[in-house]
Amino acid sequence: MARLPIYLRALTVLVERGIGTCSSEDLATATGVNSAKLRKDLSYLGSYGTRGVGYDVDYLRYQIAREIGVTQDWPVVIVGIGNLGNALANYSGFRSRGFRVVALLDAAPERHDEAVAGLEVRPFDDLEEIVAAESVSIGVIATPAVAAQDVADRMVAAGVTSILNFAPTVLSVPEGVDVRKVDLSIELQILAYHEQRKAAPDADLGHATDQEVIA
Amino acid sequence: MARLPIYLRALTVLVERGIGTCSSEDLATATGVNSAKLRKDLSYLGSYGTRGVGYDVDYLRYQIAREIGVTQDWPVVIVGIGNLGNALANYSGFRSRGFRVVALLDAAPERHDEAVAGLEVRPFDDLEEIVAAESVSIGVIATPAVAAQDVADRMVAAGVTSILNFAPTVLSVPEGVDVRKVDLSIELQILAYHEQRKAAPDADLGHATDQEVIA
DNA sequence: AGGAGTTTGTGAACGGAAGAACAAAACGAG
DNA sequence: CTCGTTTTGTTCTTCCGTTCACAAACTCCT
Repeated sequence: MARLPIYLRALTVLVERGIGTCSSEDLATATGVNSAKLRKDLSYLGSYGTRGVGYDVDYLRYQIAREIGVTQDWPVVIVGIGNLGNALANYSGFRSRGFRVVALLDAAPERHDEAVAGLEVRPFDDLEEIVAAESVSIGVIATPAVAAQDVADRMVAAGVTSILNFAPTVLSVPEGVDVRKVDLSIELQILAYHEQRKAAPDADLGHATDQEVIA
Repeated sequence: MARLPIYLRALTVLVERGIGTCSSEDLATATGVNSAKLRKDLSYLGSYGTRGVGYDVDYLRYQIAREIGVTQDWPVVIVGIGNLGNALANYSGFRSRGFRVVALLDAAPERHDEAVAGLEVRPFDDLEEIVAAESVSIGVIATPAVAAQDVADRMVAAGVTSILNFAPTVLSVPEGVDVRKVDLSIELQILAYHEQRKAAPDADLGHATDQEVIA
């Protein structure tokens, strides 16, 4: 389930506040979901609550972390150290949430040997060697769109089976490889869409006239 | 619909290639969706295709752009010019897809007057003035998690009605304000979840034993 | 010990999205 | 002009996720 990481984060906050127990209602309001949905999500993992009491925060947090698979660290490579790649390399949230950036790769020679976030930027051709040496199964693509498919192909060939893609392209990968896409423009466009609807509730009138022009 | 921007991008590629007409099947494979679903999405906008022929690429592209609301530019403010804010400010994709970054704000005085992507970083307290002057309705939050809710409150009070939030927090906003969240760690955790399932198909055995420990 | 008050876990109803399938419409060939 | 081919627009069915509602279970107070 895609909501497990959200619960995990909320539980971590509760742990830091020293709260030992919480009800499904508490967690639901903290994460912005329906409490029945939350209970059903959790019950899918097993029966970790106590009726009349709630959930043990620490224990539930560990169970969710184990279910997601972030009880141990996952090695990650980042390809494309431009503005975005730089930001990702410096993002401390990865480290604290079960991921370890083991290498930064870039095709441009002028970036090589530069130090970013305490790591040296290495040639893209080192990909296969690094993936094999560190048993990397997760790759992050932060290159321009034109390079993304090539990078993905090389990653898959090297043994990467999960890809987080920031390039604005649809990647095609073989069966068994997972791809998740983060597209900043698309997020803004979705907001613009709703924004437009707020501004002009009856904006549909434009359609008919435009249709007539064509017809 | 959240898929409209994807279609828009694919159509832009087709325009650049000089392709004048395409079928729903073409667009579907290019965007990775089912062709029936695509046709249903498009028919929701109006009847813009020709049976036996397909869709006029240029015309359809314009119609989708108009539906999304990106035929004219939307002014956007970015708050929090750290690593990520920097990358966002420099991202050229916003400009070419209907968005114009009008201001960069940061609470830290040592960042003020610094030039980022051709814009001066200004104090966060200038928010209200800028939002009013430029009629900004979309704000981007790239601050640390602890500051995000305060920034959101100020944005909403100033008149912003759509927020793109990169901080790993659940924002609470009044009715009528849209929030979209981009959380990098969550994306990686979802990949890790699937990755774990690939590695150990019967990892569920662990549950029962752990339950016994508690019980 | 028993009853009142909570809270979980889940069965059942609901809604909406996704895919299959087909009729209507346009084009081109003969 | 008619027939066959292509492709859209739409209907119908299926399925999945969400929500409601309630019984089971646990705690606390008397």
